[in-house]
Amino acid sequence: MPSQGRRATLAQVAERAGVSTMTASYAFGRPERVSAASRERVLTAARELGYTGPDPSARSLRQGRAGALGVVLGEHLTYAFDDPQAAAFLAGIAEVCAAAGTAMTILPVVDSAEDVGRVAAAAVDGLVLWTTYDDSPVVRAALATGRPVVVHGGPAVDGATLVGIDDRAAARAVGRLVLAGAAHPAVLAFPTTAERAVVLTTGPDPDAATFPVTRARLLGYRDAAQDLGLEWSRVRVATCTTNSAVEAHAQAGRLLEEGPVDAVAAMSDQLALGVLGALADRGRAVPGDVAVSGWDDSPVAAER
Amino acid sequence: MPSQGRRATLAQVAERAGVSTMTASYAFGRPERVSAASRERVLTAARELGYTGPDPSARSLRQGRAGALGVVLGEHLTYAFDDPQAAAFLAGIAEVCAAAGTAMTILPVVDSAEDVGRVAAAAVDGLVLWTTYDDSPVVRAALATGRPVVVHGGPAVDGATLVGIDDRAAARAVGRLVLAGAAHPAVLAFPTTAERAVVLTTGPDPDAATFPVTRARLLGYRDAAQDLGLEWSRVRVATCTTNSAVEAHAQAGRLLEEGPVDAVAAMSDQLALGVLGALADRGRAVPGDVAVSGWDDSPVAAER
DNA sequence: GGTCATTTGTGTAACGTTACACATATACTG
DNA sequence: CAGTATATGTGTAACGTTACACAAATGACC
Repeated sequence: MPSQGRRATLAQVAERAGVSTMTASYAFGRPERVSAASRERVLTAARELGYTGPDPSARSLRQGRAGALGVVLGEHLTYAFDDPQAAAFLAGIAEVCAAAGTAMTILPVVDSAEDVGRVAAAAVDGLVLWTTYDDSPVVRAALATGRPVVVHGGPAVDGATLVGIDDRAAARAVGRLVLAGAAHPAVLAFPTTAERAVVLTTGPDPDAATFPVTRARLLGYRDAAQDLGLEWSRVRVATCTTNSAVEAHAQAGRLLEEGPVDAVAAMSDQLALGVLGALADRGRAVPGDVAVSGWDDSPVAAER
Repeated sequence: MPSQGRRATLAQVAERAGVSTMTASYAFGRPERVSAASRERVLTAARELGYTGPDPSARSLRQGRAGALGVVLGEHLTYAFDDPQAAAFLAGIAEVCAAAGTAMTILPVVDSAEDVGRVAAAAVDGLVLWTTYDDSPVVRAALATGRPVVVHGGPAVDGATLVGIDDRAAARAVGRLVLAGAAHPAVLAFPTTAERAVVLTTGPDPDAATFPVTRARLLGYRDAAQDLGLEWSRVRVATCTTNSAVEAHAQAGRLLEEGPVDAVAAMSDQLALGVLGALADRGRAVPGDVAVSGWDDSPVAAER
């Protein structure tokens, strides 16, 4: 019968099997290194003692590998599962981890000093950070661990690999299509600052945005406006605090109430969905009355 | 400057700070245990050496705690992020973990023997399993680790805590409403077996379903049918392999093509959504022509 | 039968940390 | 000022495992 109380140790298994500890270790970690007979004896002894394999922490310490990839969603964690982009990102990582046989550790980290410390305290072999604002303390903490760091969407920092697309160029291309011929162009944007304040302004300075993704796309839209001979100062820009259709609906509503709009470039399909909702409320036709663009080619986009 | 190459060790930090290793350890792990002066010296030395805190694995080994909660989604992992129920479940766990300062480790585990081994190899303090079928090897592996195990939605097993609702009673209540007065009742169900075969049958034996959730809800619907004086053997049941509106749309289509239907009890809002889609394709009115019920009160349900 | 390669087993020494128990210094009590 | 409580520092001994190097046994080959 399996042991009651404390878990058995590898040494105990070895003793019961009548072999050395190392032989028992090999039986689990490198089965081909040991004869079939010994292996069988070890596994039998293990079963009898209720030993289910080497202790993960001890193994990690000795081997110097944690066997897990750390994922930091930052403030996004709160609503990551509501945000299709974040969810898709997680799903992608999960798939790769599954293939690699690696665990995926999600770190609950926002900005508090206490939280940031958790990045260093996590038993992981590397870190993936979801897009955050420039100079976020989380990025510094991640780099300080000395482990490999990948930042998705920015900010770009020395020592970390940046993955993502050329947001500026893409926004420029999209902007040229959707803003073409518009008399009253508008942008529905992600947050511009770490505080995620809701902003409703006109022709803002893209470089003032500290969220790299937002900044790059604003720059791209401005490029597009210039390409089209459109005054950037006449483009109205509203921000949402999260990538949510519900919130976008409300913000788009404000945008529509406070002035005429005949083209909206939204920074995500979720935001675009909100725009469509707000337009529908007012009986405006798309694309007849108002041109709308989204971003990610998500399933939602296909349906409209 | 931060050390190049290998990470510094606590002993090195202590030496540089001119204190014992234990004092350095306390400076990090229990700051109030050490004088402000020493603490400062230790932290300074650490900064100079690029030491970011105790090695997580070593700490785990010594303390006997991993500081992480393991989550096993099983085969669901592949599409967990597409399944609103699974996503909400993950979000809830994530929230609790964040509050508790615990990491959340997602284990890529399906049924292969290799995968199941990963449950034992994970550095976690406890395990949460997403609903799976009876007698799944993953459940056994989880229990064998000797760590606390919580199973969401079943199966119920000795040694593990089961969380979930009384699916049978709830299904009975819902079934009594939606199937009332139906001449051609139908059920759109989750998979019945581990193989997730697509089934289209009539009055199946609920107890033959090895997915506890499916079984309980089928039992509840059958109870409802009896309550209503409806022959269970006349209730048509179709299954979907995943909790997806797209697939439900197709399955509901089959259901509608192969015979008349005037009431559908779907096991989730996603499935119900598929039913609505299939009905819309055929110009059938809801609830005029066909009564439809979902399950989870998800946001999607509110919109319809 | 002797040489060499391969298979299999073992002892030792870490991996980096913290629990524990004890020693010393300092502060408080009456 | 003795007596006691509290604050602070330290040495030792694990925590459970595996890398490494070596030894012994086995097999292959001519």
